Amino acid sequence: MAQSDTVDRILDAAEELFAERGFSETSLRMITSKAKVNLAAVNYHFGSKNALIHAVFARFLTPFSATLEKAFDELEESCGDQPPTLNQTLWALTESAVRMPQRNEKGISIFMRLLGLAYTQSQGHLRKFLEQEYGDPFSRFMRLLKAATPQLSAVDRYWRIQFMLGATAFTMSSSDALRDILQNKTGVETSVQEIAMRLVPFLAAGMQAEDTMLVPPRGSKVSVA
Amino acid sequence: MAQSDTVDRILDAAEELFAERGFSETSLRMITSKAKVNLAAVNYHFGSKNALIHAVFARFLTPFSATLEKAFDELEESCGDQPPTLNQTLWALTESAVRMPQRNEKGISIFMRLLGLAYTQSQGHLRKFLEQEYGDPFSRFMRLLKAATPQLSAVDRYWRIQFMLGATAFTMSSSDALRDILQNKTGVETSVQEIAMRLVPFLAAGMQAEDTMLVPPRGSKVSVA
DNA sequence: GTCTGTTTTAAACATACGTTTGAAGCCAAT
DNA sequence: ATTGGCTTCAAACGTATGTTTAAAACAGAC
Repeated sequence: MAQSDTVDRILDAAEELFAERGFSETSLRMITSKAKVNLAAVNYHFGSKNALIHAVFARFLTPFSATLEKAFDELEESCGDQPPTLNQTLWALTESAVRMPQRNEKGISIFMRLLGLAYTQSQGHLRKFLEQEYGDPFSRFMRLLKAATPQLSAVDRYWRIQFMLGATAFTMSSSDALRDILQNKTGVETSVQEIAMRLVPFLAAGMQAEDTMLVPPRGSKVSVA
Repeated sequence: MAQSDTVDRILDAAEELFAERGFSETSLRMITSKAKVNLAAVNYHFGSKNALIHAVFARFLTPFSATLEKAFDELEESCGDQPPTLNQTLWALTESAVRMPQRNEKGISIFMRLLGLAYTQSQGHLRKFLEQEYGDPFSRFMRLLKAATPQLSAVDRYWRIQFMLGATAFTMSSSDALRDILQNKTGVETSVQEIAMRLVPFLAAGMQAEDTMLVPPRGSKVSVA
């Protein structure tokens, strides 16, 4: 090999270990020993551990955000002048994620877990990096959601979007463990695609829930402030 | 002070710091300096950092699980021989959480965030501890959910419960930050109680979503494996 | 006051971490 | 063959971590 593939080996090992154990729980020494490269290689090629984390995300997110923008383009065009529905918007996102070319069979689930960790773990530098680099497609997704749920008040929509993000990030962030539990219990295998197909209708139904259910059942001691 | 309140001061500081920064990102020195106690006090009173983490959870979870069991008792009794509805079950849980006596105004949101971290962060010892100590009320909640959603297949129910947990843990875990954002944007104040009142109908609607929505819209390339 | 068991303290310990260093290795161009 | 620019390597650096130690401080009982 004329030019070594050290960089890719580091990225592969880091991606997998970060997804398994989180960022601060994964040391550079674990990464370099899994990648079978010298410890100093990380700082030589990436500069720092934080920069390596950014690179792991960029390797997936850059092509993904391009795919997503294209999917939104097609969706909006096919809808003419009326806005895409909630279901269409959610599916456009889901399909873009599921159809991304993957390095291996664990591809999506690894990356979903990383995204979940990014949101959950309070890594300030990561959130800032993701916002700066990939804030645009996210804003566009939010705009589509707004147009698809005109019946919701701004406050309701705001909270329900948080609920959706939560269900998604949380489930994906622990999806490997959850899948294993389910398989042990019922023997059923579940792919990330199938999880996504179960998640979307759950989210869509939640987003469109009737407000009337907001009233607690009789005997409740909770009251609106 | 005859006998110092060192133990409680450590627990208070640890609880807040863990919630803010996660477990491995919080050092014993941060905790002891915030609590204004000697570094060795943690190992003296608790034995180890992991044992301190367990103690933080036990201080809240023990009274909470008692309250919850009582709420479930009352609910099942008031329902006679037919099982409680999904809404009733969710509200019983929500009210038990909201009505717990709190040490301060941040009480619930801190603890929700800790619960989220416990699930998300791959701390094996913690998951094992929580399962052993508080598995019973959790199983009971699951049983109630099962009785309240007989129309769902076991697999569907399993995943939808995960989605519910995710939306709840995630939202509650960052509810302080989210509340602030919303207030800055719209000037609207939101209490934890109000968030809960918006969350429950979202979850109930998601749980009861029609399976027919599982079919992707026309033109979709996603297929069930 | 003296003793006794508990709690607090400052200091040290061993280990692990991210990062840096300077020499060695390598490969293509001169 | 020699140069020059990347890349790899073993070793070390400085710092931070959880934990342990042994002495000091304290409180209540006699």
